[in-house]
Amino acid sequence: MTKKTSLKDLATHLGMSQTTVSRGLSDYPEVKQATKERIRQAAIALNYAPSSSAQKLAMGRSFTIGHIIGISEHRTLNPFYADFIAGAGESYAAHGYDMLLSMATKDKELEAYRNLTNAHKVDGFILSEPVPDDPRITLLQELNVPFIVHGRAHATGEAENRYPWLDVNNRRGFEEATTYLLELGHRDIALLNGPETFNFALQRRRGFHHAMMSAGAPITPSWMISADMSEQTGFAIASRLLENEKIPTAIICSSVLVAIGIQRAANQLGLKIGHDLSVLCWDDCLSGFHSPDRAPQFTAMQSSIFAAGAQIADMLIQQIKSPSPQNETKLLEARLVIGHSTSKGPHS
Amino acid sequence: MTKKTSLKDLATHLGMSQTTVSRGLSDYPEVKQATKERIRQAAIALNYAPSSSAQKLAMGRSFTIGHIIGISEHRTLNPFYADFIAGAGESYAAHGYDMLLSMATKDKELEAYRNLTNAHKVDGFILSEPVPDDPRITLLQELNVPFIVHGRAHATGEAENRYPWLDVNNRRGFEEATTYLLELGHRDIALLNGPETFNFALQRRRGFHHAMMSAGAPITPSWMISADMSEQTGFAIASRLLENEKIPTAIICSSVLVAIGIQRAANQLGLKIGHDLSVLCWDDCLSGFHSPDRAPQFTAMQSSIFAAGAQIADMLIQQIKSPSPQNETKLLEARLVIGHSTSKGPHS
DNA sequence: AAGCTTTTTGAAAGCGCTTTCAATTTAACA
DNA sequence: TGTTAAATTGAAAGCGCTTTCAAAAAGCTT
Repeated sequence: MTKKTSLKDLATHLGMSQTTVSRGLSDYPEVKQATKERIRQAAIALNYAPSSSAQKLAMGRSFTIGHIIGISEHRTLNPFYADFIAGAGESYAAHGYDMLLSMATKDKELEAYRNLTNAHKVDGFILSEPVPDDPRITLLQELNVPFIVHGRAHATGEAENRYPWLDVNNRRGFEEATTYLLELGHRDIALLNGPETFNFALQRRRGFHHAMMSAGAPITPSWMISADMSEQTGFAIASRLLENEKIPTAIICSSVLVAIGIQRAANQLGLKIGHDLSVLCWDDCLSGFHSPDRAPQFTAMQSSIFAAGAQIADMLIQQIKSPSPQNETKLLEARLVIGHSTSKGPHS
Repeated sequence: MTKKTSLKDLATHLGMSQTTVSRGLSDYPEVKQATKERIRQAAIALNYAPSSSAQKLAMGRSFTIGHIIGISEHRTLNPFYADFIAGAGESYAAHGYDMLLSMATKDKELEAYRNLTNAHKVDGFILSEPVPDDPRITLLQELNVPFIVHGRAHATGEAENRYPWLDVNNRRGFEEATTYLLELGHRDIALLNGPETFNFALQRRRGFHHAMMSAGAPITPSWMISADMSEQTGFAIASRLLENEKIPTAIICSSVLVAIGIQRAANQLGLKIGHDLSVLCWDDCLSGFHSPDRAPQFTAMQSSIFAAGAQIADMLIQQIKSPSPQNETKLLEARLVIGHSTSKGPHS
């Protein structure tokens, strides 16, 4: 490797001062167009790239966003998080920011936030999977470092804007989904929800309830199920559900994976999805599962988690660049996309 | 946030020079024990943490390792990679290094390596999933930046040490597995291998073949299957396999997931694993799937991908600290762990 | 062409650390 | 106690950039 070209080298080569070159490269308005051009040419000719540590030091910012993954007994990175990170990463790249990924066991997690902040390694954080009264939020507020939370976990009665967040409107999403099925003429609707220890699942259940109540449709307790969001679970639960005497005419479920499981169970019992049984799922638009070219198999409330990652990254960068005392919050709406898995119900 | 404490602040507070304080904190031998102690005390009292950008600039190193994920049409982060990263992350943390994670679409990938290197953002890279004549390897060698490859993908006949790598001995692993089953008295063994477009799967097949040939056991072509490594696929293929007239007495498969699929298929057909049918799988010891407390269900060749991540990180840091002209390579051996899924075969 | 404003360029002072080299203190020995 | 070697501390020069403040160049106006 030939020795790294420095700004100074470039300046001497061009016969100008470092000042001008620096400004030229950063596209300052006060440098003449022609000079800028010369500078750019020379920069690529000499293969110049500014040293980021020098920039960071001079500007007092690190242009790096921290993501800390609390490793617990559970799996490390779930596919949702991977997609989310990918989305954020894209935004970072577009704005010239980097992503610092740090693993920390749960007991060292807070310390990790503190260290990264103190060492000026990052300009901000994105928090995932908040819990009520999350100690990370308290810490970050104390440290006075910018951050945005993905999702909400307010203690009941707590103000909505005690910290900045981005979330998807889970409640409204399932309300809309349920209403759609009701309008199709379904009344016997089962809910195969995600784990209701998580706030998002709780919200979805509320949406479901509200729509059912408003329509005066009956809620069958044994059809209200909360379980993890895998194909296997979907299969198992649907199998049990569909073997009974009385079965629902429609199921709303927590993910595409679960829907696929339901489909397998239905197939096995000779029921045809979108005909004998309607299935509507939440769809996080995970990159592995999407083929945007053909019409979607499942009718779904779509909300790209990748896009959420990108947006939250934008919010954070915005906040870093021009801090606002307000806690920005953003509520994304899921979009109803009609696929082949739903059809008219018996009450239409 | 109270203003950040700088080295200077700390020095004035202590009434010493920055030099001494700096050395004291870095545990230089030439500073007196007592002074070191005072410095440390003051450091925590004033909540001092060195600015990493300043350190980086002064030392000319970034203490950061780059991982670039080439996003393709496929899913972004698979669980293997997540575990691998987690392992590497742990090593980084232990050595005071950070991990810079960057997403790049396949067409921008090479450029991403170049940028991170030129901007001095990272001291080295870890490459995953190499392909024969990988352009990334060529580039990194040109750029003269340290890197280690996870896995091997030599063109045939190419020298083993054209670049530094760490890999697990897939060939030997499956050879040992096969031999174990043969010694148990099995001869009719099926191979449910991973996708043989990948080198690791190819190696495993070689190991299997070699063991079978050496023992004079027959290789049934229709039992040599290459497929992706999911529960579903395991289930599907095993179902088909076990419905036939003549079925194997043992199956070697590519992952725990596949083994679980096989188990489901066997159950459904009334076969008992570890009794009517022996199953031996490769086990990457993914964090989600392991409960170290109880005896493992499946007999397996174990090789923790998390540990591989940690080791490769160590190798790289070593290489960065004291570059050796040699290309270090490391071959990990998988470990046979006997579980409940295998038993004596008919020829014992 | 002088006097003014507006553009455009530079010199130099940091940013917060490490490290070389010199200075000072302490220990060791005669 | 004086000398010399060893241990310990400091002053100051960078690392490679940004940015303030001042200076030079160029444009206008009369």
